[in-house]
Amino acid sequence: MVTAELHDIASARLRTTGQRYTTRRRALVEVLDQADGPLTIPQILELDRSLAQSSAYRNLAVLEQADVVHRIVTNDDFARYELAEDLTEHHHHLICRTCGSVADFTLDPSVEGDLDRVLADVADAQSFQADHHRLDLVGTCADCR
Amino acid sequence: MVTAELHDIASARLRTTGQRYTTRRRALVEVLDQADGPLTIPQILELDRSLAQSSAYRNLAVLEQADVVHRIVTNDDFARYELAEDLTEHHHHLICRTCGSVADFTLDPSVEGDLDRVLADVADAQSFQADHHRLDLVGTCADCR
DNA sequence: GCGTGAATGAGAACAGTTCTCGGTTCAGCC
DNA sequence: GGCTGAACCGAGAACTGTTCTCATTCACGC
Repeated sequence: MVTAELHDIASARLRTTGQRYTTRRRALVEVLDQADGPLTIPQILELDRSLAQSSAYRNLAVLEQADVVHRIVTNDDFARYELAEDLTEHHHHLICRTCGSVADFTLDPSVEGDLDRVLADVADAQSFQADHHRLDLVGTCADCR
Repeated sequence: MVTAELHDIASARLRTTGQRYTTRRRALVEVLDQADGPLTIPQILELDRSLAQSSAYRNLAVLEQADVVHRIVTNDDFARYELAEDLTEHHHHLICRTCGSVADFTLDPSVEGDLDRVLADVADAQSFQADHHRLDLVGTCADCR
């Protein structure tokens, strides 16, 4: 997605919840857009030194509520943030148990389709209203091997 | 798995790390064995009032290090604990975004096999040493619909 | 420019988790 | 059975990622 378009969508989604798309919030979206995986707050602050910690937490919460960003938590100490899937593409995570890093990967659409069908059956059987699935691969990243 | 056998294995695994399989640790394993999904510390303490919070945290950490229990974290406030997969069976989680509850479900072995093959390819391509995969279904549970 | 309400950032507060420490229990040895 | 030292226990303090507070600043409509 083109960055300008990304900002337009983010702006529109914030407006529908009565929020402004401010400089700081734009900066957060930009940092997340340039990353190739979910980032922790310390990583975000490191990448844009102009951001204050408390504001970063608050603004990421606002952006999450507007469905612009998505918060994920691993066994790592910090939560991680990434752009909402409909702003990027459906993907999964390679989670390193040694250093805690998280990288993205995608599956073949046909595999995703099969998976969705199977999971829909499971959800039906349990009267569970499924919103989305989450598939992670846990192990050791190339750097830590 | 028969409970007696479960305790034998737990005991053996703790011994290899120089730890004892004490009454409190046995109680934790028993509570987790009887649950039909991962439990939070408050839930565990509720189910066995004889357990002290600080000891529960410590002993669950010990049991995790001995690969007897497994710690998972969701977007909920509390971490959750379940028995290690090789003491139960390979399964996945239905995670309710409303109440935070987590229930188990299993997939057809053939689907699991397909998934494993696809994921093995992904891991190879990225020089990632995969240990296991994790597949969750996020949505709304029957009670919260 | 002015007024008003949202946004900001520094630091306090909060809460889940971990650590400390004095007392207790257990395994191994005699 | 009694001794001894190490492991374990529980209550509370400490720690730390996150959230909240509040005085100040900023953005937008007039």
